[in-house]
Amino acid sequence: MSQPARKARRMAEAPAAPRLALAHEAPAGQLPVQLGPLGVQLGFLLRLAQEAAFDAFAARTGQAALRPGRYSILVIIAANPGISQTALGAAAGRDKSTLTPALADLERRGLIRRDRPPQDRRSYALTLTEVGRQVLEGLRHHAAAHDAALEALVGPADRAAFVAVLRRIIQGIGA
Amino acid sequence: MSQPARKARRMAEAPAAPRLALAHEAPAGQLPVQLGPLGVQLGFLLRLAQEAAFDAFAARTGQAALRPGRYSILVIIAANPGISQTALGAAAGRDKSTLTPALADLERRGLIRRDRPPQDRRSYALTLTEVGRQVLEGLRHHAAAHDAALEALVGPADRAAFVAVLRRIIQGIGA
DNA sequence: AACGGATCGTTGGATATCCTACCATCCCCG
DNA sequence: CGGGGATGGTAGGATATCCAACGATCCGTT
Repeated sequence: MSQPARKARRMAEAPAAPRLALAHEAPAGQLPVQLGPLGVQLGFLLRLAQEAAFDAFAARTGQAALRPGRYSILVIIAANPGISQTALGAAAGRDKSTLTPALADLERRGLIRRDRPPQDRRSYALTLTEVGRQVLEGLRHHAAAHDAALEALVGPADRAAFVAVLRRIIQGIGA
Repeated sequence: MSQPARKARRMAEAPAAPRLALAHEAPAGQLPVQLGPLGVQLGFLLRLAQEAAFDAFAARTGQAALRPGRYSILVIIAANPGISQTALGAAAGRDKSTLTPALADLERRGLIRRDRPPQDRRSYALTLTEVGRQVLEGLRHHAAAHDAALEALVGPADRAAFVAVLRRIIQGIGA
C-alpha cells in the first residue's frame, strides 16, 4: 500500500537485478553518472534502501492480494481484533482514506469482516476471518524470510543498533 | 517526487508531531494498538523511517518547487551537465516516464534547459540554468540541515556504519 | 431535550509512481 | 545501402498516497 502496484505486476518474474548501482556503471566508453552529495546523504540513501527492501518483499509475496501494504493491515488487525479504521490507519502510518479501498478489497476477498459495533454506529470493528488468518500465515513466512534477508545485510550483531537508529529517526526527525 | 504532494501542501505549517508512535498511545481508557511482529520487522521500520525523514525534509523546503524529488533531480543534473533523461532516471532511481512531467515542470520554471544534441536527436541534454543553480543552492542548505538532523539521530560516530548498512541493503536485497 | 462540537468513514480531487506501447531516431550487420 | 533491432522519450492507464469536505453519528453542556 505504500508503493505503486508495479511490484504486483512484476512479481511473476524473478526479481530483477538492483535497479541502481551507487557507483553507476555507464555504457562502455561513458563516464558513470555522478550523484554529487546525494551519494552520502542519509535521506536519499534511506529512500533507496526502503524502496529496494519494499521491492524485494513484493517479489517474495508475488500476488496482488499479498502486497506488503496489505500485510501490515492484516498483521495489525490480527493483533487488535475489533480495531477501528482510524486506529488502524494511525498504527499503519496511513491516512484513513487510504484504507477505505484497501479494506473494501480485503473484505470483498473474504479476509476480514467489518462489523458495526452497536455502541458506535459511526465506526467499524475490524476482524480477520479464518481465510484471512490463513492468508496471513502464508504472508508471515514471506515476511520472516524477508526480515532474515535484511538482517543478513545489516549484520545480526548490529540489528538491535540499526533498529534503534530507525526508531530514533521515526520518533525524532519531525521534532 | 518519491512521495505524494501532501508535503507540499502541508509545508506552510510547522511540522506536525510524528504521525506514529511505535508504542501507540490510545485515547484515555483504551489499550494502545499492538503492532504485533511489525514493530520489530526491518522492512516496516525502514518504511516508517523513510517516510518520516521525507516528511521532515519536505517540511524544511516548504514549497512545491523545492520538493525533495526535485532536489535530487537538480543535484544530479548539476553534477552531470548534458545528462540524458534515461541516465538521470537510472541515477535517481526513478522510471524515465516519471521524469517526463517533472522535467517539463522544471523547464517551465526556468530551472533547467533541455537541448537536443545534434549527434542524437532522440535524446535531450539536460543542464541547469543560472536560476536553477540559485534554487539548488537554497535547497542545498535545507538538505545539509536535514542531513545534520538525521546524523544527530543516527549518532555521528555511527554514521559511516549506518551508511554502509543502507548501501548493503540497496545493493543486496534484491539478489 | 436540544444544540453544537467532535469523531468515523467516505468521496472527490490532486499528486506521484511505474508499466506498456508507441513514435522517432540511431546504429550495426549482412 | 537497406533493414532490423535497440534506444530515448512520451502518452495512456493503473495503482497508491494524502488533503479537504461532507454526511452520519456520538457526546457533553446548557
